[in-house]
Amino acid sequence: MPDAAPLEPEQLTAYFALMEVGSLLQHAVDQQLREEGGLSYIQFQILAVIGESTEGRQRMTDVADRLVHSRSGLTYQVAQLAEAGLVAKAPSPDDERSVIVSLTEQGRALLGRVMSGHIQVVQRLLLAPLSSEDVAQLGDVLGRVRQHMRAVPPRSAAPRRKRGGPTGRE
Amino acid sequence: MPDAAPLEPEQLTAYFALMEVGSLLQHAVDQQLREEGGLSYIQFQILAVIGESTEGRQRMTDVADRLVHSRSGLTYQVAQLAEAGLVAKAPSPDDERSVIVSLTEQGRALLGRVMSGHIQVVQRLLLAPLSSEDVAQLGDVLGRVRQHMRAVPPRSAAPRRKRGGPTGRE
DNA sequence: CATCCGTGCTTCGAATTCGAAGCACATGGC
DNA sequence: GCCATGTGCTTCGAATTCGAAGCACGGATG
Repeated sequence: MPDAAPLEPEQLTAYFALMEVGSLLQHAVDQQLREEGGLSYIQFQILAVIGESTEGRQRMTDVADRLVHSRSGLTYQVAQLAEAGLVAKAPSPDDERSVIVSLTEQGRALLGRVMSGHIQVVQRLLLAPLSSEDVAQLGDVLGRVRQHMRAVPPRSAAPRRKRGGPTGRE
Repeated sequence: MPDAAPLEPEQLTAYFALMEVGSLLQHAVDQQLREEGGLSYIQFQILAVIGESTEGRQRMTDVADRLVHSRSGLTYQVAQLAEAGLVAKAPSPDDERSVIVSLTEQGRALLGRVMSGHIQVVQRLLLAPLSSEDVAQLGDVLGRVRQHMRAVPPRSAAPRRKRGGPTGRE
């Protein structure tokens, strides 16, 4: 286990700021969503992912892949949302194992009702102090990082890939 | 509650990328810390905050203020760390209400032992795809956002600006 | 069609989270 | 000194989290 060189001050600054801003923003958004819609951030994200899809319906797995969340946690939250009447679960006709989740009228209405406040929080906390160049740069840089993170294997085991890309990392 | 204009695509990109990168990085770091040191990310942060301080000791409140975490959660985690022998709690001589938390030898040793791997994860996932200009910009932009977020009141502290009201607080 | 493995989802238990309420000490006004 | 109010931390209950294990279906193989 070789020692790693300590991070440069700029690197530390960027790292800490990233984590702190992410946490603070998440807390703020979570609070707004709870107050205006009784939703947690995760629940909002689930509704948003389903709502975004052209059909207003998604498989559980597809939702999970879009969010940074465990599968079991998703099961739990979708159950909560279903109990609240915001989404409906139905078996997929194509694949009996799959569960298709779709927005109900209520779910779509609630999503619409909280969206505006959500955007306002993001505007007020994240975007307000930034120029449009700042925003563009931020999106560019973090977009690259995201792509990198999604591609890099979790540190020893390459993710189980469908055949086609043996990645040479074994 | 007026509608807010929807976000520009660049704004959405930046917002989503920020949240996703933060989440992914946190998960990755958490996993490394668990494997190499049996620590959660929060626990590591607590140790790091205490260790950073010149004296190697801090009041609970000061630690909480540096981290995005509830006080009760901090109590719980410090209790865990104390049970593991990594920190020690002692009443403050100045103020009987305060609790001073300090690193034990073990705590300092463990912090040193996992730090290298921690840095490596950050390097590999976050910093690897970035130039030093990128890093500097990221730190600059997010630093500004952080400052802004810490300064802006949580949304109820700056309540109604109804006409006639004593708005001297702004 | 019998079998085996991979995939999709759920269940389970243990750990962790939060806010609200509570306890103990500190500080200021009288 | 004595109370009111504020601050620092803990306790409490309820909700949420995760990974591991389990269940059920799909597709390939023979």
